[in-house]
Amino acid sequence: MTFTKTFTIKSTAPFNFDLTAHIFSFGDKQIRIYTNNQFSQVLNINGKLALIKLAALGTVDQPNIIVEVKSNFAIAEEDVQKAEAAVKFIFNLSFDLRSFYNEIKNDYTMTKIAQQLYGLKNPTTPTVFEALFDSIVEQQISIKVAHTIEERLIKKFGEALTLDSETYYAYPTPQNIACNNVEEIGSCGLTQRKAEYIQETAQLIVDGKLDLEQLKTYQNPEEIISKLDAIRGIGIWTAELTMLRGMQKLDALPADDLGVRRVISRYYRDGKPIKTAEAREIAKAWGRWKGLAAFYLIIAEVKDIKV
DNA sequence: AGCCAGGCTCTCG
DNA sequence: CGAGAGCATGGC
Repeated sequence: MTFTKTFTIKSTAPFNFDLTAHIFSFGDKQIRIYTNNQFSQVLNINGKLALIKLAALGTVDQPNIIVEVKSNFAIAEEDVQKAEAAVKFIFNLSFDLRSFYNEIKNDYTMTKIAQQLYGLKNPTTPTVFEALFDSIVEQQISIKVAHTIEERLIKKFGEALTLDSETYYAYPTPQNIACNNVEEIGSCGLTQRKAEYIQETAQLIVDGKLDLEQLKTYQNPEEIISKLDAIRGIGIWTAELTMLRGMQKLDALPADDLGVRRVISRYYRDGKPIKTAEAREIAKAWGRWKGLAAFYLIIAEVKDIKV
């Protein structure tokens, strides 16, 4: 028996759902995908797995999201609230992009790009662990290889949800990972080292020695970075990427990142290679939203936007 | 068919 | 401390 609930969420304007969700177009339909103007992903709602499907309603300047929740369990009012909170977090619906656009108004290039990407938000993972997990997998290897490995890990260790004879996978939790040995994790294509990093980090969380969701609430970004950096397998790059993708710390700039430096170089230095320090220097013009600005540049490059 | 990709740790001087 | 080797897979 399948249970379904449908409801609508209001978003702070502006918000372009289709533009934002487009980065999931090439996702795996059993994990997370955006197709036919609909985004879908499995979430853990109060301990029960549910598939959420999202679609845009209204306009960029009067945006609403229609949410459909499907589960094999009855969906209570508290589950609806939890799902709503999760959707708001994933797409940062409460964030007012106008404060970002206002902050960058003295940067001609960024303003031009922002005009063409009006309403774009930086999606966030439902849990910090997911962002950290992905970031560790992505260390040093290409995005394509990383995605292949991530899909294998999710399907091997994530819990499955079967609805209407279709199977979907939730992201693995620290509990799902910690109980496995390093060889088992490594068999998905990770190096021995990275399998250790992931297993050890998951173990820290299970043992109560690391609380990522609490770290998210820290106001001082430096404090979050130093706490994460102290963990084996996590450096500045991984910490900053995790903050941006999993904590909505939009001022976190992964300036060590090859892709970030390349795209900053394309739009600000005619493609001439730049170092981390120079990337951080250029990013000063983006104020409190350095990471979001970098995300705009990455999408601009994908869309081949010229300024 | 090599080369190299959205780094991190460990080990040396 | 700062630099350099080692990791080891999959895509192009």
